[in-house]
Amino acid sequence: MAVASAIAPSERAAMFGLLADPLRLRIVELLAGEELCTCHLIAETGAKQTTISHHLRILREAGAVTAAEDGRFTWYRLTPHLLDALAASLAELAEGAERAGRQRVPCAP
Amino acid sequence: MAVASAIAPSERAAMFGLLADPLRLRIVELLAGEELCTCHLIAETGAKQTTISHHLRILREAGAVTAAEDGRFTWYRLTPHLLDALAASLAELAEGAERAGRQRVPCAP
DNA sequence: AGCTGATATCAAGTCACGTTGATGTGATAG
DNA sequence: CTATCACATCAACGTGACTTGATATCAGCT
Repeated sequence: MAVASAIAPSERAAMFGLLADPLRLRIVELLAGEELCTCHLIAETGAKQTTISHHLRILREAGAVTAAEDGRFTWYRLTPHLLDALAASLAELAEGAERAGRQRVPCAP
Repeated sequence: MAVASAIAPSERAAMFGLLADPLRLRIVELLAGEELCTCHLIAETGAKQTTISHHLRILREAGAVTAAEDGRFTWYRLTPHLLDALAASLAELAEGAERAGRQRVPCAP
């Protein structure tokens, strides 16, 4: 059975939606490789603090990142689960696209 | 060198955006495996003809699908290129998330 | 205690996106 | 030739998303 279909289509779409925003994608990419605190993300993206905080909240609530508070700093780390699910979903689609049959199902019954 | 960074972040985000809509994702999934004409997509999604046509235009202009006109029917096929690029992009991110170091870069210089 | 710096939350404004009904365009059927 | 069907385009509407300035919270420093 297809692994991707374990999740509802709308939920999968929402997961892709997490990466559909340039700034959010940038944050995820920065977080892929090392743990960073908000100030780093602000510095490297040039975005306002409140904007970064907003997107981090979205990523946090979606389970894409985890936050660890340490004093006045909050360190964010990327969780692989969600990315893995998306990767599996895409792999299925790509595979399907490759072997897409050329035969056409009749149109009007 | 990272394959994903060959494309601008905003463009990559736009590619993910293609799959960020439930209906569009559904269309892509239906197209993964077999060539279909618009009427099939309308029938299987239950969406209005004009809505389907709109999303097909978006997918077409993004290069995610190709259209082949045959009489009054238009057959759509999924192209692997874009999905492959996204899969590669995700693979990088997922890998980065796995090996994300625990050491924290100093915050305030 | 008082101040400052790091973040999160709130409220508001703007704008892009998806949906839809009306309409146009070819192509096939009768 | 005319009617019908498949599909695309257009214009308009509504909703949701991103951004941002103001504000609240909380930790560490003096």
